[in-house]
Amino acid sequence: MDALDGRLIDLFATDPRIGVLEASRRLGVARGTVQARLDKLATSGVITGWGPELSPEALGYPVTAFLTLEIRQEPSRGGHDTVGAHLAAIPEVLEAHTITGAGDMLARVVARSNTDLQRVIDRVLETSAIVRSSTVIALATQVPYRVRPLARTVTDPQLTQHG
Amino acid sequence: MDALDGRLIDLFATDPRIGVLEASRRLGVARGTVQARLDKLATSGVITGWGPELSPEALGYPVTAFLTLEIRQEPSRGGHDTVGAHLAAIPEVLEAHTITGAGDMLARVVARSNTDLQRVIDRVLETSAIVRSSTVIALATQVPYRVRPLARTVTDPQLTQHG
DNA sequence: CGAAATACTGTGCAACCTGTCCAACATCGG
DNA sequence: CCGATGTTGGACAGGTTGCACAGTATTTCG
Repeated sequence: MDALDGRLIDLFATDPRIGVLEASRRLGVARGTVQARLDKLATSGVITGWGPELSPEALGYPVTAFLTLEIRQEPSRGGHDTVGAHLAAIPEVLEAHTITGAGDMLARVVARSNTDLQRVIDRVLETSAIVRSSTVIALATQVPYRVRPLARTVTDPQLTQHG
Repeated sequence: MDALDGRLIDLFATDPRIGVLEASRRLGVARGTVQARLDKLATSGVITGWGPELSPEALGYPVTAFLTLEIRQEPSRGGHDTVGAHLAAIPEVLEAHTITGAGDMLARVVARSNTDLQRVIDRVLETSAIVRSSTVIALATQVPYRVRPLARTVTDPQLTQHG
C-alpha cells in the first residue's frame, strides 16, 4: 500500500465501471502497472471482492436492528459455534460476532417492518443455546459503512491523529 | 426481482470478474436481457455499487469494536448530527447509527490493536456532545456480513420461515 | 559503492467484450 | 383482441483485455 495503491482504490471506489486501461490513463501510469497493483492488492487480501453491493432496504427490508445475545454456557447445549450455525441459517441475520462479556454475541438483523422484526427475533431465539437477548433498533444511519477513509490512513499516516 | 434476477446476483457475487456476455451464456439468456436486468437492479437501488471491497484486517486494523454512545440532549452542544459529523471525520469509524434508547448511537470502529483501540475511543470521545460510552470488542466473526441469503427470500418466499 | 532484484514503461498483437442499435416474437393484464 | 413490456438474436464500430517483450528506472542489500 503506497500512494498509488490509495489513488487506485479511490478511483475504482468512485467509478467502479472503468477498466484497467482507463484507470491507467487517469493515474498517468502504464496499464501493466495498474494490473500488477490490482493483482497484488487482491493477493494480499486488501481487496476482498468486486461483487455487487446489495441494499437490504431496496430488497424490502428497511428495518435494521442489533441483537445482543447471551449464550448458554453448558458446552453440550450451548456454545458460540452452535449459535453461529443457527444464525447463519437465518437470511435476515446479516452478520454476527462474538463479543467481550459473559458469553455474548452481537448480531445485525433486518426485517420488513417493526412488526416483522418480532418474527425475525423469534426465529433467532428458536435455539435453546440462547438464554437471553436484547434489541436495539437502528433509527438512522449517520455514517454509512465505509472503509475508504481507513485506507487513506495507511498511505497518509498523519491522518491517524493522536488525541 | 424474480428468479432470474436472483441467479444473476448469485452469479456476479460468486464470480464478479465475468462480464455481461459470459453471464448471459451461463444463464442461458440473451446478452441484452442481462444488461437490461442489471440496469434495472441498479436503477431500483437493489445493486448499490460494484466497488472493491476492502478488508480492514488486511489494512492493518484487525480489532473491531462496537461503541454505544450516549448523546448530550442540549441542542446547542449536542445532537445526533453534531456527533455524526464528528464520527464521520474519524477514519477508524466504519459506520454509525442512531438507535432506540435515550439519545444513543452505535458506532463500529476498528483499531490496529487492543492498545490502539484506546486511542480511537479517545478520539471518538473528543467531542463534548458525547456524555458517556461503552465498548464491546468483537472477538470473532461467526457470520461475516452478507446480503445474498436475504436476496433469495425475495424470490423464494418460503425461505421466510414463521417460527 | 556496485550489483542484483524488482518495478515500471511503452509497445504490439489477437481475441474478446461492451454499448448501442434494430426487427421480430412472446407474454401478460385489461 | 390490443397494447405495454420484455426477450431474443443479430449486427456494428470501437474499446478493452491478457499476454508478451525489451528497455529503463528504482530499490535493496552485500
